[in-house]
Amino acid sequence: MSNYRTISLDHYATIFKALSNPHRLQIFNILTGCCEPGTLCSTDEMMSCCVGDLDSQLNIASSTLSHHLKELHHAGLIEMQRNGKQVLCSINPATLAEVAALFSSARTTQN
Amino acid sequence: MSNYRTISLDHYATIFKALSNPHRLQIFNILTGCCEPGTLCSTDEMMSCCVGDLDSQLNIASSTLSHHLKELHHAGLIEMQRNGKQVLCSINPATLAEVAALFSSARTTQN
DNA sequence: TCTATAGTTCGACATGTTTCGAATTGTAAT
DNA sequence: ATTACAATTCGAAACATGTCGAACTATAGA
Repeated sequence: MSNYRTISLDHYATIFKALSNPHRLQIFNILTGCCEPGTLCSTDEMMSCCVGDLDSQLNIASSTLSHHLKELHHAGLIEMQRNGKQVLCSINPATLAEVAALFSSARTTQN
Repeated sequence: MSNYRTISLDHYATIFKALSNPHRLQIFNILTGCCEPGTLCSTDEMMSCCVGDLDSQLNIASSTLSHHLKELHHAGLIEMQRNGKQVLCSINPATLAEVAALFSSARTTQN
């Protein structure tokens, strides 16, 4: 956690807040495993990440899912893109790398 | 985020929740910069991490600080140890490494 | 033992979050 | 146009969180 000041702590707090909810973390988790980061799954592939697919894995009302996706998007963790009737979701690799860098720099401080 | 299932998602959600509050993240930040991880600052060194030192940097009531420290501790992010009248705080390096591993494994999924 | 210092616990209040169902918007196909 | 499907927005209810001041506990020193 040494070069954290390039980005404000509040920014990181926003990211952690987005990941602090079990349902949102589950969405994030599904998304990291679903697509090549930075790409959107096309629907004709085995794994797709449209909102409906998430819905079927998450035992919550679709309005609740929509709310959580908005939070993840506002935190910069995911990207969303309409494709016909569906909206495809994917991880934003830049934010992922940002957080990874935060913690790996903290870890190098050890030893 | 590939080998996440060794520890439950809820466990990570708890950690992220602890870090999602700006004051708690600030405490965590101070602590990562203060002491060698896994050690407690002794009071005769330049940088100490007793509750009072945090208090003087954080513009919140000491009861609020106490509450936040408890949350960080329950999430496994910090350790606390009484030393006379003071309580010394330090980062728990194991949890830090756990989260670092989570994100660095997610990052290797890229490219 | 009395006093001062360091932290914590408690109760209360204001604010924020999660969740749902109903209504709405956007898109494609009939 | 009408219908069907996919997803979002809205309003309300239940619940959780952050904050404070006051009261309390713990330790050390006079």
